[in-house]
Amino acid sequence: MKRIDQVKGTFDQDREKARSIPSDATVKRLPRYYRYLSRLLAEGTLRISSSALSAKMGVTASQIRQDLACFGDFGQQGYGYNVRYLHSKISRILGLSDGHRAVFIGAGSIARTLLESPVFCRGDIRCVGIFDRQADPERGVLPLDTLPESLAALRATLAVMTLPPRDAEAVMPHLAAAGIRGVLNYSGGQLTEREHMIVQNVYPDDPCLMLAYRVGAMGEKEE
Amino acid sequence: MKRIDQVKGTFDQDREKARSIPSDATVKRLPRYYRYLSRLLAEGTLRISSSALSAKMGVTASQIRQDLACFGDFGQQGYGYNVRYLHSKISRILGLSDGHRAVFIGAGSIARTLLESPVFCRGDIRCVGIFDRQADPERGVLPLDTLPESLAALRATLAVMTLPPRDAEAVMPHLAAAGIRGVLNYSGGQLTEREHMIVQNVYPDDPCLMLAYRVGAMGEKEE
DNA sequence: TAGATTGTTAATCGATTAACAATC
DNA sequence: TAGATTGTTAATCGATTAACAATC
Repeated sequence: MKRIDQVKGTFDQDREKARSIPSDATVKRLPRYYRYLSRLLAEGTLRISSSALSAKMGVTASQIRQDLACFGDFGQQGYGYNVRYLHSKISRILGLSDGHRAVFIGAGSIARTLLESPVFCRGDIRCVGIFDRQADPERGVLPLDTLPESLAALRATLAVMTLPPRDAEAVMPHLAAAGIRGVLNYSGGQLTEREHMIVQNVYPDDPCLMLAYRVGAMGEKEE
Repeated sequence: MKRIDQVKGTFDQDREKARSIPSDATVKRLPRYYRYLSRLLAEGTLRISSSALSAKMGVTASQIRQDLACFGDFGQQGYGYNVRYLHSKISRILGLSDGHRAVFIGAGSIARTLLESPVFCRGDIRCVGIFDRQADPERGVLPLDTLPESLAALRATLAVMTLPPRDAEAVMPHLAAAGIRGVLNYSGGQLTEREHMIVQNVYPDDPCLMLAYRVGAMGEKEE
């Protein structure tokens, strides 16, 4: 028969430390941490304290520590954070170690731009297929009609949707059927949500509009 | 000599109603309102109540009313909001009636994508010049060297920066000198801030990283 | 007029900051 | 050991929601 302290020991090992679930605000900051950590890594910085990082990023050290603490104890008292270790941890947290495979639906300029962006260039996420109404064998763009039959074999987990709203909506059932777990929606329209599938809407216009607003608001304040 | 009530009358007329200054959270929602209003306008909807809009947008009616009330009394009790009127008001608030002129620094795929996006297609903001290290007369791309001399004549208020960080930083003084008020920064690097000039950083990667995170987080919850 | 819906104030909720004991 | 810096709890701040009088 097991002794009490043995049982307790086993229990403590199995149970993860109770952490506060990351708020949406925290999640939105994760890509930002990832970017800064990547930069520090590239610069060869070996360690960094929350206050040093805070100065670089323009956020409070408190916030950094609290954000990170949602996911684990990545730092060390009196030392700070090991850059390489923290970077790898955040990479995992973001799911970049899950080997995501993305299929591009639409081969226009948005698709091309995203393919040139760090996530895809670095291979954090891999593009495994590009489909478009207008096929283009030279550039590896497959005809959209063949999507239903060829999608399953690609074993994609994500889709990047850059077709116009109507076409986008029509393709969704095929994505769902092929087990796509997340759709990055640049269509500009609303895609009907499905269980087990996350739709992340993107509006590339928004930053531009916000800038126009802020420029106008600045002018008012000064005059 | 003026009578007291005359003085008071003048006073009331001059003074604008005290409104709460829009929070950053409110400002971030403005492009979203603009989008939905544009859609309603296109659909020919003449009026909409905050609760009807709330149902479409998936936010609370309270929030809509409070957001809009920061900028003016655009609605009417018992009626709701006139779609055309509200749309035009939000357009003004966003500064789209200020006739912004944008110069593009860098003519790569990000620039092309943005030029195809609604803000520029609709002419909410006008592109008045494109510069790149690699000139391309056919596509209207001017050599970057000529920027200093030709910028002033373009009377641009905004700049869209898509050069890599180092080049971007080098161009900034010329933008400042030409009186550019806002820079949309896609360079991925930090641009040194200047007075009278707003820098809006954009990281096209971020939504993709957040999607990867959310897909992973969803998986954990279910298993 | 009666019904509907706003603008606004008060109550709730959540996120950020400050502080500090734990500890490397 | 002494100094530094974390993880975490408590205090503050801001944003969202609910409620309602004003009014079209």
